[in-house]
Formats: sequence, structure tokens, C-alpha cells
Amino acid sequence: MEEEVICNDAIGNSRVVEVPHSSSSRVMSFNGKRLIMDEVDFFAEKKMSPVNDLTLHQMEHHHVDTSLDLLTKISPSNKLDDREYSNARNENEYAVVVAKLHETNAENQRLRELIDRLRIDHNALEEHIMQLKQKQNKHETNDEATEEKNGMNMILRPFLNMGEPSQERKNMVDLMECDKKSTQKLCNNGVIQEKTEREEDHHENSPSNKALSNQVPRLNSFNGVDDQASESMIKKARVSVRARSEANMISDGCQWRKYGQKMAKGNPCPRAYYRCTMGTACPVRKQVQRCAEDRSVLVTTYEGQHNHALPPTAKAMASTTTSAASMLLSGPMTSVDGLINPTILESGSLPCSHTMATLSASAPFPTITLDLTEEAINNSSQKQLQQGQFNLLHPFLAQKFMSGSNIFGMENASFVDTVSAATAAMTSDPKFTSALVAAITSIVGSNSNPNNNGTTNGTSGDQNCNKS
DNA sequence: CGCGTTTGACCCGCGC
DNA sequence: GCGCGGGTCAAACGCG
Repeated sequence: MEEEVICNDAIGNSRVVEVPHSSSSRVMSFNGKRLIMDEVDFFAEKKMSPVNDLTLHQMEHHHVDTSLDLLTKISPSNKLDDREYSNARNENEYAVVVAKLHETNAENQRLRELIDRLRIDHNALEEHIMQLKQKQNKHETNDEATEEKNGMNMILRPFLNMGEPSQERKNMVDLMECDKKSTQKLCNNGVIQEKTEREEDHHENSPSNKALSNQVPRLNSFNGVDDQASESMIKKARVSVRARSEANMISDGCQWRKYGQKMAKGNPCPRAYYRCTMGTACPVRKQVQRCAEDRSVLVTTYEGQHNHALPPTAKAMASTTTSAASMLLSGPMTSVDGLINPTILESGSLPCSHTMATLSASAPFPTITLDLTEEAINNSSQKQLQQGQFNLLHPFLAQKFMSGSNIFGMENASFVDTVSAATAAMTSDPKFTSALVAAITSIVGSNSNPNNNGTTNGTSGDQNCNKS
């Protein structure tokens, strides 16, 4: 279905063009205008501006709200009254609308590019999964004895049942061993290590429960084996945020009381311990420490969930950390493939030193690190793609984070927006968790690739300081 | 005086 | 069993 419209081209010449119409055309909103995207795309592509009353009328015929969710948010259409319509035809306003059209189209193009990149990632992952399955058929060896020897059999059993290739299983054992070692480095860099929960969870104080919470169930609980331990895991999941900041603490909207400071081994910068004071007995704590290798990088690690209402400025970070934590914990459990060991990302032998979001299940609690430094963003959106690695968050977050070279140098509101964007990215996409799982799968495969030198790593320890 | 910070002591888990 | 290191406590201290 097409419609003839009089347009001005780039140099001002008018001519008649046929504009395609579709009942299924996407509708976007911009500055209070409802835009039919097929038309917008068409005019932008032709570098033309419609001057036909009918088209203009169509474009002005709807009322919408302004929203960043251009692709998804469609507001109800309401006809303008005569006065508004008359005003809308004002020449100056029309010029603005046309300019906005082009701007919107440019944004649309960027979004499409992101979608294309996602699609490429997805295809690469599918291909990799196929390769893994082929490997599985070729190499059916008996590694259980080795795993027993290493005390990993219980931990790996859920993966074994899922048809993990035996070579991959062996890699996991190796990786988990490496993970233990890397934990030490991790701690030097401000990412929280194990702690005892004597004052918080009484039920964890029994020896059996301690064992559950601190050791095996870490991974078993991901498969729903131990609900109690899983609950504990949720409480203990940690979200580490790395960002450049000259300040001693990033502003996240919450009130914190410092209750301790320690020198961590291997890091000349002290680690500060804070407790949330916005609510009575709020369990949320955070640790702040500068990166040993790059002291301009501040590592803030959050633990727990607030048990009280939060001001808007605090909700962004809180929901981000909560989403990240729940995503971290739910990922392997909800995975279709179900073969993910979150520990692996923490392994020192993984070739993923430049991810924006990295996982760690280092003993005893899993940690997800959101790396908001420019290096991480640049590297994750470029280098890893070149290497065929899947970047966990780049399509969603990089776009937002890249808007400021130093997000913590931005105004608070801007930071909150940024974190909100991250939150939205995590929570709004139902496939995000599976994407995360797929990403980890991809990295497991990359690790087994002899082309990877295996000397770099994810978030662990000093390596957590992403150096480009 | 109240509140937040500092800092040494203490507890606990882990590795050797 | 011992030492090490992370995490927490609580008294002392400082500041407004």
C-alpha cells in the first residue's frame, strides 16, 4: 500500500514520491509526536522532507509521550483539536519536527545496528553450541575418577547430567581450581571474599548449614537441589561496581555508616566497610576499595537487599544491584542448556579480561562485576567481538555508559539515569538471563580453544583492573 | 552532646 | 594446631 506525497529533497526541490504504508508499521514517539516509522525511515533514506498536507496531517494526528523506549512504548492516539493542529502547522515547528524525524531515524539506525550485532552474537553462540555437541559425541572419556580425586564430583554432577562434554568437564575442574587460587587476587582488589554470617542468619550458624552455605550448595543450589542454600545464596550474591572516581565513595543515594577499615593484602589502598543506615537493621553492606593497579578506579561491592523504602535516587542503584544479583543467581538455573558454572568466569585462565559485566562464584559467594570504566566498555564492545567472544552487556549498557567518559563525574541525576538504564536492560529483557548463560557457555568454549592464550582473566583480583 | 569515623582487638574459616 | 587474612565489633576520638 503506497501513498503519493510531495516532498522537498536535500536541496529544496519538490517532487512527488510514493510512500509505503503498512498496517503493521512500528510507531514511535518523539517530543510529543507519534511517528510512523516506515514513513520516517523512508523520508530519511530519501533525504527528503514531506510537505504534503496529508502526510503532515498524519504525522500530527496523534498525541504521544516522549520516551526513550522508542521501540516499545506506544501511547494511545488522541486527535488534536483544531487549534493545536493549526499551531502544529506553523512553519517553524514543522522544521523542528522534520529535524526530529531525522534525529529519530538516526537513533533508530543505531538501535538496529545493536540488534544486528546481537543477532550476530546469537548466531555465533548457536554455532558454538553445535560445536560443543559435536565434541561431546567424539570424546566420551571417563573423567569422573579425576573429579572424585579433586573433590569436585558433587559440584559437577549437575553439569554431568546435562550432557557436558567430558573435555569440557575436565576444563571446569581445572577452572574451578584456578578459581580458588584467583580468589586471593580477587580480594586484593576490593571484591568481597568469604565472610561469616554469625550475626545475621542464625540458621546458618549450625555446622551443617555453614557447610551448605559455604561450600557445595553454591553450585548445587543453582539447580534447585537445596532451596535453603539457594535462599542463602540470594542473600549473599554480590554485585561489584567498578568505576573511575576521584571521590572516596560513589553517590548511590543511600546513607552509609562506616563500621570498619582494613588493609587488604596486596593492595596498598585500604578497604572500607559500610552499612546502610537508612532502615533499622538493614542488612545491606558495601565495601569500597581502590583498585591496586589503577587507583583512579573505585570498586564498590554491594551485598544484600534493602529492607526499607528507598528514595528515588537510591532506587536506581539498588534495583541494579538486585537485578544483577538475581540474574547472577537465576541464570544457570533457568538456562535452557543448564550447563553453566558461574565460577568459570572468575577463573584466571579465562580470556575475558575486558568484559563490562563479569561473573564470579569465587568462594563462597557469587559476584557479578559491572565494569563501568571506559576501557571495559571499549574493549567489550570491540575487542571481544573481534575475537568472537560474547559480551554480556554491551548492546544495552555500552550505549548508555558511553554517553559519558566518566559517569561518576556526571551529575547525580545523570548517573541515576545511567544506572536506571542498566537496570532496565537487565530487568526488561526476559531473555537476558539466557543470554548471560549463553555468554558463559561461549567463554567456556573459548577457553578450550588453543588459540586463546589463557593468560588473561575476568574479574579476579588485580586483573580486575582492566588495562587496555 | 550526638553522630560519624578511626582503629585495635577479636572471631572465624581456610590452608599448610 | 597454627598462622594468615577477611570481616566485624566497640571503645576512643573528632567534629559540628
